[in-house]
Amino acid sequence: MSDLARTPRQIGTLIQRARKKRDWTQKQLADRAGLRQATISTIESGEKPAKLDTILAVLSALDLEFRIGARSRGDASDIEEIF
Amino acid sequence: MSDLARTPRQIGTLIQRARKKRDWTQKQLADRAGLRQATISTIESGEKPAKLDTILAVLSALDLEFRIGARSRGDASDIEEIF
DNA sequence: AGAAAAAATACGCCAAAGCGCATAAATTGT
DNA sequence: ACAATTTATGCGCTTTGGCGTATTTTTTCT
Repeated sequence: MSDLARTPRQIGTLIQRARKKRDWTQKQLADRAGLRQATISTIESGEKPAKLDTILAVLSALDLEFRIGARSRGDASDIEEIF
Repeated sequence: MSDLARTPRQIGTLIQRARKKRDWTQKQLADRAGLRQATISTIESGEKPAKLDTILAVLSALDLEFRIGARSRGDASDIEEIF
């Protein structure tokens, strides 16, 4: 399963959920990702649009990754050849 | 199906593939995404790490989207509960 | 080969992301 | 309620992504 992330806010929420699932503080995640606690805070809020590199660092620290697929309404994954 | 995108370079390549599949020029994609042709160029090369917003705009223009999931070696999608 | 279209680069400029450092506000736990 | 931990903000500074404008360089098509 993978959750879609179309907006910075959605991405922030998913990151926060994953972090809490691991019982990590923002500081712990920040250290692992080479960022500041404050940066994690803004990312999770999704208000200040982050840099791609920063998000990738966070995802990596959480053992997560981006996937790119066709837009699907709802949560389906009925996709064919796009690339 | 969805392709994983762990690095700016991978993301750039996927975007380029999707664009070519539609027979769009960088200029056409740029216009649809509200960006410059030059910006698309750098994104596809993956050299200059882009901003998250910019990537999201491009994906949207291509009717693509990000999905976040557990890291999987290879191309499998055998994922469970992470969030 | 030559022309035309597309893609890669260049340069100065501006906006803003993330930093260090620090503090206020909110949560959690006893 | 109180202390301790965690999270949200603040401020000045540095770095850099994307813009406008424009020019190469590369690819595509007669």
